Amino acid sequence: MVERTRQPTIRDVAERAGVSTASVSRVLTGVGRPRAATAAAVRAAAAELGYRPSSIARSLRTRRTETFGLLVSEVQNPFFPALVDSVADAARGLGRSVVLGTVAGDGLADLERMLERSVDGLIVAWGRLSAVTWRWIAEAPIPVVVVNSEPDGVAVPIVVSDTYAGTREAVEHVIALGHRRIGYLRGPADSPTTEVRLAGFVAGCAAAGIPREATPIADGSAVEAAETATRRMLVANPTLTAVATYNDLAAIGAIRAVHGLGGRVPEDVSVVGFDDIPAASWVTPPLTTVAQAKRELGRIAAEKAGIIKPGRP
Amino acid sequence: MVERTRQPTIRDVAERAGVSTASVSRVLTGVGRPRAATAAAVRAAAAELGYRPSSIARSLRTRRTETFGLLVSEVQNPFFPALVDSVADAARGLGRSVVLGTVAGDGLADLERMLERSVDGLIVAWGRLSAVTWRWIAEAPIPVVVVNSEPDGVAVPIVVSDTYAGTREAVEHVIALGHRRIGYLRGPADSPTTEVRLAGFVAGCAAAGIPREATPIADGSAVEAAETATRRMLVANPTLTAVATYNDLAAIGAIRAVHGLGGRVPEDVSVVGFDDIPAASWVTPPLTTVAQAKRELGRIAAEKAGIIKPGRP
DNA sequence: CACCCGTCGGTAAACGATTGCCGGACGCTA
DNA sequence: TAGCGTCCGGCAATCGTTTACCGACGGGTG
Repeated sequence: MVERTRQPTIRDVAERAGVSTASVSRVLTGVGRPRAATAAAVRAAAAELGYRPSSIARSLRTRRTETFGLLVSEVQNPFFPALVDSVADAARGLGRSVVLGTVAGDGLADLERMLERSVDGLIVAWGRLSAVTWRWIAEAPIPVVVVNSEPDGVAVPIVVSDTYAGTREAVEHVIALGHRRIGYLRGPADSPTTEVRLAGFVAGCAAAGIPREATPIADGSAVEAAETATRRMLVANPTLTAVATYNDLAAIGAIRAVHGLGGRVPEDVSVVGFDDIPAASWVTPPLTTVAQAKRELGRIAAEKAGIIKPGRP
Repeated sequence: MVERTRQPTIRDVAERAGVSTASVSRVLTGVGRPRAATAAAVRAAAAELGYRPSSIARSLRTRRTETFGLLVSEVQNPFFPALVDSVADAARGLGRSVVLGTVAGDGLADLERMLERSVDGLIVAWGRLSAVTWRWIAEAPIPVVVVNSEPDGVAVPIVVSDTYAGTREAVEHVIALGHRRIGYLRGPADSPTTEVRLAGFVAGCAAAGIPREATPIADGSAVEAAETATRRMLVANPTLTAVATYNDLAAIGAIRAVHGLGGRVPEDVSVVGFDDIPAASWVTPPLTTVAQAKRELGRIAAEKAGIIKPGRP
């Protein structure tokens, strides 16, 4: 093994190839029309030295990093792997890199960090954005795309799945199966789509002429909370034959509650979720759920964030 | 809103504070002992201008990026969210950033990309590393840590959970419950720990004096494949009372197989997994599993990769 | 033969920070 | 008052690229 104390620079390559650094740069970046002999010499020298251009220096000069940031709040949430994956894939497709960040508190510090890291664009995927955060995003000097959150009256590009239509579709599916007494598990109060999804549920029921009193609503989106809430709801409303939920995790909790009360799914109570996390197909019985197009979300967000504005190094 | 056509640089701050750029740098990075008045002036000017130092320029000069790369193969695998999360958290704790990459093919191109992005260290978390890849890693000019893979005869720092002991522990748990006829679902042939885990299973059975013919072994680690394999195994060996598996996904498949054959878990057949993915607690019945300390893995890897060698910009 | 034009490639100036070196100012002592 | 040490802070080089600008060269045309 060669002891390599210093990585070769463009100057080393230039010297070895007997040309100027400008030529090396031109050959390697494909700008201009170098003579075949020059190009060959440069390429050979670069290969022999194992030259790797410094993206740092390049970025300083070009004021572009070919990188964007992805800020997520809960990697543990089963919703995110697909998003992260699709964003990373899209990035690769665009020849860019992804800087991953997790969020603490209101996230402003993390946003600042990202900006300081000189990303070209930013994808933000966490709910619970505060007004201050929204304003920060609206005024950021780089393109910011928000995934799965609705803005707070400011002009910010967002990519969301249509949770209203999705939830409505889910409840209509249940109604089509003949159910007329359907409980709903509402999501967390601070999630931006909780009310939207609830509205989808209510609209679906109303369109089918189901009276409000036949559709009790309880709170619970985490597995445990959903289980407790469903148990209470079923005890208080023994005539319920179906439960729709804010998301798949809540649906899993609901199933556990039915089992806990000695009932069967779907014979005694149908459960329908929303999100389509992978685990949805592992539980017994497999969960009926309405898919969100996560890969699409990630791809679209990545492309939106990939639009290049004059940035900063 | 102020129209800001150009981000302020250290020169702008210096000018506004009436000092040199050197002083601004010293105040902001905390090097040296500036006079209180100078420090105050600099800070005020920086705040007024909304100055954000360019990490690019800084990195070019200091030859350090305070960033490390995380290369994963399957974000979709339930194992990874915890890893990603813990690495990101550890990074935040160390004041560093994480560049996330996904892997295609043998990953060499992705490794090169990372190197070019000038990360200070690299965490690699994917199985199926080829010999070439291992060699690349061993010779990399930055610290590389491999998570959950065993090296191919080259000297590379790795962080692994003790899958041998873990699997053995799992099977001993089942034996302690009184089972003497236990099937095992082996992992994929190209996973580096498949044989290690199998060895743990075999050793556990041998230590309890269980004959080899009472412990049939089949292949299957994905949910579907595991389900099929378990069904075959149970049909061929009707006296089996327990199934141990390579990982939790396989265990979920095994449970489905038992249900599919009209049996109950754990009354008719016990199933024990290994990995402790979140979904393990959502299935019915909750899966018995042996935890891998994923957060620890991520933290340790991050710290190892955080060791700074003379890098390159 | 003189002139012009196109092509290629070299020179050198950025990009925005950090930091070694050095000089000035100030305070203390003799 | 002179001499000396300390502490601050400015000057300018440096990190490794890209690229604007310009000169040299060669071939084609009048």
